[in-house]
Amino acid sequence: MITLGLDNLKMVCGIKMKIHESAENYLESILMLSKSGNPVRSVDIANELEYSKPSVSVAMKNLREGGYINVDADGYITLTESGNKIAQDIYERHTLISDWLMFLGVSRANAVQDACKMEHAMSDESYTALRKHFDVLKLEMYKPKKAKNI
Amino acid sequence: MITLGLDNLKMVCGIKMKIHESAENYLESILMLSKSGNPVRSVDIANELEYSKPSVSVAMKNLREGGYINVDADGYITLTESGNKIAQDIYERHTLISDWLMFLGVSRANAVQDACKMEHAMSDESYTALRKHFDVLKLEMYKPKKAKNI
DNA sequence: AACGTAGGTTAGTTTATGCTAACTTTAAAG
DNA sequence: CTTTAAAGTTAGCATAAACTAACCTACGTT
Repeated sequence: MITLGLDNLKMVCGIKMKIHESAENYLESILMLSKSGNPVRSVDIANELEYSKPSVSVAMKNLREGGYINVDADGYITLTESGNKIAQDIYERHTLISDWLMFLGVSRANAVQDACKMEHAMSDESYTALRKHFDVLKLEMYKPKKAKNI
Repeated sequence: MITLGLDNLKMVCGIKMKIHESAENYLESILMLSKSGNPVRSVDIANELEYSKPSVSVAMKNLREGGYINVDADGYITLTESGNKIAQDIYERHTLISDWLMFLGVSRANAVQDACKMEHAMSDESYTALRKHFDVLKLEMYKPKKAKNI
């Protein structure tokens, strides 16, 4: 008797695996570390996210098997095209949400922490609406209210 | 050899258990169903959240043991004081966040779905900041921009 | 050559949270 | 009185995601 989970079934059939919140965070983290210029290793991600080495090792195995990252012989990790797409999206969300929260007066610590969770919770529609709204807010911020008084 | 998880240890020592996202959702659901006036049973929650009866049964057992709900002999569920406090808080967050998203032009379906997740993701500081911000937005909405033109 | 350290992996555990299968209990329908 | 249906429960399973313990490998130093 063989039992296949949904994900195994999808793998077999070549259907793209659903990416989970933790995977999105790992990909985002890889992108952020890449931006520093240094090559990214498993242990760097573990330090960044404050996870254990085995946790990251297993996560990297899954991301590799899912086609989201490449790992070379030296253990250096790079994002594939599909991995990069997800990472960029999440990173942009993270940045915008935390900027917006700080604009509302939230402390940087809470803004960043909350953005980490909210970035996964919003639909495309809601995120786009927030982005447009925040653009308007920033514009109004620098637009004098009564031009005559200047 | 006896092994105790952190939660077991806390239960033994009488320390309040950390409430998880799913527990918050169950409590919120109980509050919403209560508002309809009818008594709330396990099966009503299962229908509301589209969960199986056993999932709800187990969750109710945990909430009961945690002191968040009372279940009478007929299976009718009521919130305790501590349960009600959490439920009210989450419900208020849910309402405000979905109202705000709809104010930004998001469809009701996405606004409600996203609010369900965002309500758990925001710190008190961020939530309070959003509430104040949204109050101002609503005020501006009804304030004529050029009084002279009326 | 021996040893220590850094990086990575494997195996097995824990916790949260859903599920199905199968049971009990109770009450209504006939 | 039996049969059926609804509500609830228990047991056991699945998955995601973290963890520790223990291991391998390779490199740099004495």
